[in-house]
Amino acid sequence: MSKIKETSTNFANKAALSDECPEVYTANLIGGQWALVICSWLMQGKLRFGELRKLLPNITERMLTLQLRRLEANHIVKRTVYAEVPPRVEYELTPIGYDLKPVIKELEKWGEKHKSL
Amino acid sequence: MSKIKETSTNFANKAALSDECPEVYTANLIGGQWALVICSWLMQGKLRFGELRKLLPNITERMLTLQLRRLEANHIVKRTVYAEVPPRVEYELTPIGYDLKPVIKELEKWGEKHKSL
DNA sequence: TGCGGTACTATAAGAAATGTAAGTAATGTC
DNA sequence: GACATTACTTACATTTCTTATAGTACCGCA
Repeated sequence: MSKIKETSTNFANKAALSDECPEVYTANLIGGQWALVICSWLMQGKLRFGELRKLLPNITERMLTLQLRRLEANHIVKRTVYAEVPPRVEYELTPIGYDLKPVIKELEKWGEKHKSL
Repeated sequence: MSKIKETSTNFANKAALSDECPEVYTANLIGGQWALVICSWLMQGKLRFGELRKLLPNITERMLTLQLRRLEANHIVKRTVYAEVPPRVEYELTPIGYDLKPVIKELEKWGEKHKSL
């Protein structure tokens, strides 16, 4: 996750597909390494940065930050900062974020079925 | 798409998540740049290599091959080679591949809703 | 003999995602 | 004044994904 190069063929291809296919659009939004798990956890309610970090034992702080920022930029999660010391930041799904529930459910269902083959 | 390094932290993380979360497992299987679109097209019936290539104007033959092979390895598509000259190869979803239909539908629905925000 | 068509393969290079390690601010407590 | 706490940020390294380009085998046909 760094700046993307808006002149690359890769970028253009992704954009074109995203544009034409809503399913690819969605996949691109929730397709990071950790985005889906984060959303899954947040389905159950708001969580602090540190709580998320503990729930995802192997994630680095950098990745967690990046993914959360991306989700925030896409209006999937809401970030609330409390002006305290030490700082407290809470993450929560937005309404459209919660709407991912059936999506995740289907992914889950299929995954379980496929795994058992 | 090349060999993955099975000693990398990245690999370990992906494997662990895939293992624990069926939704991540699914996302990893259909999450390539082109996999989802390929599946979408194949939902409508079997297609030849060349037909797929024409349907996905910007894909390189290499990527198409790689993605198809990956989908094949995961039993999502079936590959049928006809011993003719010039060669003819047909790709078709397997039953579990067709089962992706509701998944794709949900991804699509959410994508459309989210896009219109 | 040379060309066209199909479905590839090989190799290299470029881009993007992820990981590693270290450091920051602010403040209350010891 | 040193230290712990929390949620980051920064710089850099590594890994993975995608693209680019050039080939290959096969056979029928001209």
